[in-house]
Amino acid sequence: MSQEAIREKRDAARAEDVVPPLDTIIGYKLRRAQLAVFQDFAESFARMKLRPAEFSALALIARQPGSKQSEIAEALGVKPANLVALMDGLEKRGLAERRKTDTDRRSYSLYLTAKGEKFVLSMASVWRDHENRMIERLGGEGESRRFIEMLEKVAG
Amino acid sequence: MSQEAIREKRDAARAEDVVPPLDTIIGYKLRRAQLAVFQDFAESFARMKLRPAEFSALALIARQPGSKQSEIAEALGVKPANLVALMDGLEKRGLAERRKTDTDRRSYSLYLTAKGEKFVLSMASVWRDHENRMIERLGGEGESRRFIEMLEKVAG
DNA sequence: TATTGTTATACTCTATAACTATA
DNA sequence: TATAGTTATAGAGTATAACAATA
Repeated sequence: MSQEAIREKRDAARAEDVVPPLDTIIGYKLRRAQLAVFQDFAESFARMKLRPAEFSALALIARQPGSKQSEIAEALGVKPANLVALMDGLEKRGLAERRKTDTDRRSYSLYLTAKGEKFVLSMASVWRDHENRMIERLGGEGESRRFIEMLEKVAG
Repeated sequence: MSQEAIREKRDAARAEDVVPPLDTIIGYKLRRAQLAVFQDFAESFARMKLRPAEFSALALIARQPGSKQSEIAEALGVKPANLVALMDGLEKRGLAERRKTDTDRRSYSLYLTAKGEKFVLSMASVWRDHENRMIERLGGEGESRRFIEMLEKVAG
């Protein structure tokens, strides 16, 4: 074997060498972390029969009553079409309601019902426990804030 | 209105006050960040027609040839049943193959084909560019490592 | 009996396109 | 003509249950 051939073989990239271990990959770790946090969320809210998107929609309406469906969809990062069933469910449970506006009769303004207001209060309490567990995992409020900053950076 | 009633009203928790803004919530930011990273990943690998789970499976087989399907499923965090179609696809494309073992003829050992080896080399190069973009967003290697540590903590 | 991989199936999440009623 | 919401539908991703071959 020539010197050339030896060098070629020595320098040939091997698949097993150029491929990283999965747990050094940002996207992989990010997904696993997200699944773990959502798992805790799901367990926390199983009794209340509340899913992440429903939680977020209620939280948005609570903070900004009168928001339009398209605004909620935008904030949630889903298509308006996918908010229809979600809002149908919240209305059927008597937690939120659509109201026609006088200014633009194509759109709805969204509000919590009285029942929805109460629901959101207990929802917020359950959420606090969940969030505190996640903050504890991270090592406290300070670390948690730094973590959120990093998530914002990586979200681009 | 009695002093009592006034105090009650003053102290009554209002939904809009106890509910946090979405962008202070760890789970919400985590999901948005994960979607953004996967978006970049999807764009990077659109030409190669490679999805995250396929990337991960190929990477695992490249690093540990002879792995069993159940082991890959475990490492990927999916059910064995859902790995069948994925492996079918990789085999049909000629990138990986199932081989029966003598020791346990129920299971398959998984290997890259020669074509798969080459594919993984170019896949690794595309991945490097993607990963470097994410590291740059985070502010460098050091920050990236700290970020991964935090993701591990929050994954529990 | 228990395990590996498979098939069939269902449920959730999300996306697109076509529709309606308003603007 | 454009927009807000709706309907219908399709594609991923993931889960469970029943089955065949093998241990």
